[in-house]
Amino acid sequence: MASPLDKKLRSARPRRGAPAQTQERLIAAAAKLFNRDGYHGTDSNRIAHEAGYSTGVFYKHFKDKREIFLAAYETWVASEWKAVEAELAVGGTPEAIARRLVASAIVFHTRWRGLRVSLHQLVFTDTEVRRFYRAQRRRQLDIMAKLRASIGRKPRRREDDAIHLYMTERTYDALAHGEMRELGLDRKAVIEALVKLTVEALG
Amino acid sequence: MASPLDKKLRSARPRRGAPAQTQERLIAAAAKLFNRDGYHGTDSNRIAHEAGYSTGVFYKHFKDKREIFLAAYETWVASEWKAVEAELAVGGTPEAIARRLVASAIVFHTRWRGLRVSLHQLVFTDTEVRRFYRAQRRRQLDIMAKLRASIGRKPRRREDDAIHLYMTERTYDALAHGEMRELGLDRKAVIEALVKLTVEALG
Amino acid sequence: MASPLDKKLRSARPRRGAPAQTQERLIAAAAKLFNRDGYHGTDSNRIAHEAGYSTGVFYKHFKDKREIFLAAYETWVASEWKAVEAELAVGGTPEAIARRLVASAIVFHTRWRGLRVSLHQLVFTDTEVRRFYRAQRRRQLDIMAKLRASIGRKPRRREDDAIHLYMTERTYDALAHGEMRELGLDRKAVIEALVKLTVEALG
Amino acid sequence: MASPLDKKLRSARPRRGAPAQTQERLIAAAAKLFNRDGYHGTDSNRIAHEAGYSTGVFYKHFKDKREIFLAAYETWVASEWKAVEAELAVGGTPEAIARRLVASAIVFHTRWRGLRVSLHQLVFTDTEVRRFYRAQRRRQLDIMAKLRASIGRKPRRREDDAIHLYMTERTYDALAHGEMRELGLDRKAVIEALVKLTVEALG
DNA sequence: CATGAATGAGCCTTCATTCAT
DNA sequence: AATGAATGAAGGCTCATTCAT
Repeated sequence: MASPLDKKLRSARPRRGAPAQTQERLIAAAAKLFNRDGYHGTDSNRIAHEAGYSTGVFYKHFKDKREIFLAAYETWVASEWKAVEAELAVGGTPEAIARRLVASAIVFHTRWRGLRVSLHQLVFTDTEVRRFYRAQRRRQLDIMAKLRASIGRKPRRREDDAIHLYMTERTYDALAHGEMRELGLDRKAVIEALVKLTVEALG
Repeated sequence: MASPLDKKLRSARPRRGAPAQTQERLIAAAAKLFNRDGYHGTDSNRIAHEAGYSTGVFYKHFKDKREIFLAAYETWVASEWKAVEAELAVGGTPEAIARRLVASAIVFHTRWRGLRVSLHQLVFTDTEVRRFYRAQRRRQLDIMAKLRASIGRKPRRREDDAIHLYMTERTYDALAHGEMRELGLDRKAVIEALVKLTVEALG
Repeated sequence: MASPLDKKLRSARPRRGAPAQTQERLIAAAAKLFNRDGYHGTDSNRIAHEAGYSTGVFYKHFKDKREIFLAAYETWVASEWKAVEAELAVGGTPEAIARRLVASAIVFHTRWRGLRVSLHQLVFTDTEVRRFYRAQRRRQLDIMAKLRASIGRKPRRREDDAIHLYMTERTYDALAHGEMRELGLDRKAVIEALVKLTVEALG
Repeated sequence: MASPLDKKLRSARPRRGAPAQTQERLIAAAAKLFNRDGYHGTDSNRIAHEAGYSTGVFYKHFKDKREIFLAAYETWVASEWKAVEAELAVGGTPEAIARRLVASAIVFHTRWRGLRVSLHQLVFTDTEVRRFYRAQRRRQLDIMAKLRASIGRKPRRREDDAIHLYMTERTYDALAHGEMRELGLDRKAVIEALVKLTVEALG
């Protein structure tokens, strides 16, 4: 599965490229490392080198480590919502849609499980990240309402959407981190529960 | 709300105490600091000083930061399960029990929200912590099955208990971190959803 | 080969013994540990425990780590000279005496090679140890002159005795540290050279 | 006497220099401090500052203290052998050569007496240093054989060269540490003994 | 725009030494 | 005389960040 976040990672690295491209590469490298080693397990020098640059570029493009983390987070969220919209666009029975949405969500949570963990740590620790995160959440709820409208469902309380997100999120994470396997439990049963919740959420 | 983890925190600091008491104080201080500042925002010297000791004691009692983190985590988990058992012992209608369990869970998740965040970070980063965490989860599922049996309910699939835990956990965390307030949503609705899920889980 | 320095090490350890005995045990433990792990690789708490006591006794009997080092050194030097006198007392041809002296010296240098290394480090670093060491050296030269007189040899320059000590010392150390083996050289040849030097020194 | 080890020590401290130069300065500073205060009396921060840098540089160039010690040792050994070769190149009667070699050795042993002491401590304590040291010794014996051949002497047993090194080494150290003076002995006599041994070693 | 050497605060950890019991 | 908990200075090492080139 190719991800917009790292597809350019191993491409050629012309020095003196467009700033936007440099920035993009740095974000991709940061996302990869944060996701693999955690926020505190990654250092800014390594990010630059992973992106094919030297130490210094980093601070030419980002104020600090937090800023690139937020950028990586943003990229990831954007790609996730694009995927959701794509799945909805395909159409089908509510169950078929739900099944595809669940499958897609599992992929995303698995791919970015490390980044998600760091995110939650920072949301707690860092005011700025928290603000950013809350804004994303608000946007997420907005999009959910809009999407439901766009596929002709009746509206429901914002609280219910929030509850849906909370109830499914930890479950996706558990799947992403292989908890079912480690606990000797059946993934299928959990996935079915997620599908059921998603069908309900679609209205 | 008094917690076994910090009740002794502000007591006198005898120059010479029983090792067990010193250890207990260190764990309480560590729990407090990890919970407030996060694992990476806390250092061993500070833990010792918060507990009323000087730098050196720390390493007389714990191999490293991880070890005291696990100790703090263990204490917290134990106190949480004691609370659950206490609520169940009170009895009442399933809904009454569920309501009390939810209330209690909210208290715990709120009190230890910082520790929980650090825990998830470490579960991802640190093999040893992961092992410990998985073991706790297994134990949690065992206890759930046993508790349900003890109050005369019919057994259900371990997967269903796991799903229940996943679905509620993130929701409790959201409440604990004040997400509802920050998103302008109604806590009540969420709590009702949790009660409903808990009644179902009780069988 | 039993050594006066550690013969009591594993004996019973009655608490509340005579101070002299406690001190002796501490010195024996210190000698053992310094010899094995070096001065900087040994800590005072460990010395006490190795001797069968608790942390605190150490500073009841010795002002500091250096003091116990000097005590251990002194014990060792004394035992060495006793051995030299014993070998001389046996008598025989100059060569026979020399051969026994060399054999004995090799044993001592091997047994206390670690202590010797630490000694030289401290002689350089620590004024007090240097003073002590120089005094021992002076005494050593005195004894050599006296011994030669006692077995009826003609006197020689103090310088010549010093030269003898310097020339042989490093060679004994090399044997003690297994340098010959590690360099693939023949120990025998070196030992013969030492015997020859010693015969000359005996006059 | 100028030494390759510290000739740049007090030069300007450019904020930005070639890594090789920085490394060289660090090694020179380390050599100076190890030599003056001993291995355990020197710390990495101080080395960096002595070299005109801040704390962090140290670990950009060396894995740990041992690594820079070995580097300092290596530099010193190299400079010593260069001096030996230079003295041999001058030529003259065996005695003249020997006299110059002895003089040169005294200078080196005096200059690096502290480093030598630390070396012997570490050879005992640290496997890695021991390996390095033994390799140097082997190389030393090789060079001796080669040098003797180059000046047209007949070969002799490797053991004899080793014995020569052992017998003279401690004597040079004694001179370097001022033992003769402290013991009230005549340096001249000792130096003559060294010259005599060296003439023999030259064959 | 990019480089990468340099900075220095700060965390982790050890250990000689003290002192209340 | 002995105990062992506690002290705290200090050293090893990392890493976010800066800046001269």
